[in-house]
Amino acid sequence: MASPGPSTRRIEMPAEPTQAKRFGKARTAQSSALSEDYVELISDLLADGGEARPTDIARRLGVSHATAIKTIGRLKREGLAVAKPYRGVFLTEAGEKLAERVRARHRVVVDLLLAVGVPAEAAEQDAEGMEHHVSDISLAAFGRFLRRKQ
Amino acid sequence: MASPGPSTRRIEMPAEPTQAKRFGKARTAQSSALSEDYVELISDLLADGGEARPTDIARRLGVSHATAIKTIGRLKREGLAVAKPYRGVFLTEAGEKLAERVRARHRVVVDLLLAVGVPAEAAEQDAEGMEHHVSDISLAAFGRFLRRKQ
DNA sequence: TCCAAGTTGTAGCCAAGGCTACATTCTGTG
DNA sequence: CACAGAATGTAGCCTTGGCTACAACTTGGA
Repeated sequence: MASPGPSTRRIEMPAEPTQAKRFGKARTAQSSALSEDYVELISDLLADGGEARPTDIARRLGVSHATAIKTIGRLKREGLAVAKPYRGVFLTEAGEKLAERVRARHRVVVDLLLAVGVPAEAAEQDAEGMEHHVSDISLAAFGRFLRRKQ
Repeated sequence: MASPGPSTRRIEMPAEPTQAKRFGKARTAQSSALSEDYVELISDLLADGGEARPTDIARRLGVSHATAIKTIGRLKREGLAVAKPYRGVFLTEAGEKLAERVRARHRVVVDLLLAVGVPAEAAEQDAEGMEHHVSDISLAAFGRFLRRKQ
C-alpha cells in the first residue's frame, strides 16, 4: 500500500493555492480544447476542399454526426462559426483568427517534438492532445529553441 | 471569412481514419487524466504528511470537497484507492504503481520544458495539462534528449 | 465531559459531450 | 421529374465532473 507510519521520506509540494490554480487552469484549457479542434478542422476543410460539411467534420473527428452538429451549434453561439441549414459551415472573422492561431501552435508543437527526437506518427498523435495546454510563454520558448537549432 | 470559391490554396490533411483515430485517442487520454491527477496527489500527500484527507485533496485541486469525495469513490471502483469512512484515503498496489509512473512522467515533461527554455512557473503549469497526452514513445524520446544534453 | 466547529458523507442539481433513433431536406440518376 | 439514398437536423437518453445544501460524524478545548 503506502507509507502507513508517520512521514518518513519528504516530498517537495507546491503551496496549496498555487497547486489549485494550476489544476484550475488545466481544466479551463480542456474546456476550450473542443472548440479549438473543431475550428481548426473546419478551417482546414474549407481551405482543402472549399466546404466543411457536418458529416465530414464528424467522420474526421471520429464522432457521430449528431454530436458534430450539436457542437457546431455551440460554435455558432460562441460567435466562431456561421451556418445556414443544409448549407455547410463557415468561420467568422474570430473563428478564422482562432483557427490560424491554433494551426500555428499545432505546427510548432509538432516541430518541437520532432526536434527532440519523437518519431513522426507519435508526434502528430501527442501534439493533438498536448497543444491545448501549451501557454503563449511556452510557445515562444519552443519557437526560440527551434530557431536556435536552425 | 474563408475561401468562398472553389479550392485555391491546398492544405495537406491526414487521411480521415488516421485523423479520427488521433482525436479518439486524445479523448481517451483526457478521461484518464483525472484519475492520474488524483492518484499522484494522494501519493504525494501520503509521502509528505502521512495522510491524505478528502478536504486536503479538494483544496489542492481547487475543487469542492463533495467533488473530491465523489471522484475518490471512482478511484475505489477502479481499484486504485481504498478508504474507510472518516479514515482518510490510501492507495492500492495498483494505485501506487500508477502514481509512480505519473510522477516520473511529470518530472520528465517539466525537465524537457525547462531544457528547451520554458521558464519554471510556465513549465509547471503547462506540464500539468500536457503530461496526460505524452505517449510512452514520446516519453522515451524526451529521456534520450535530456540525457544527450547531460 | 461535552459540544462547537471542522471534516466527511449524501442528495440532488447542472452543463458538456457522447450516443441512438427518428424526421426532414437535398440531390443525382434512372 | 420523381424518388431513393445520402446528408442534415431534432429529440431524448447517458455519463462525467462540477456545484450547493444539508446531514452525520469526530475531536479538541473549555
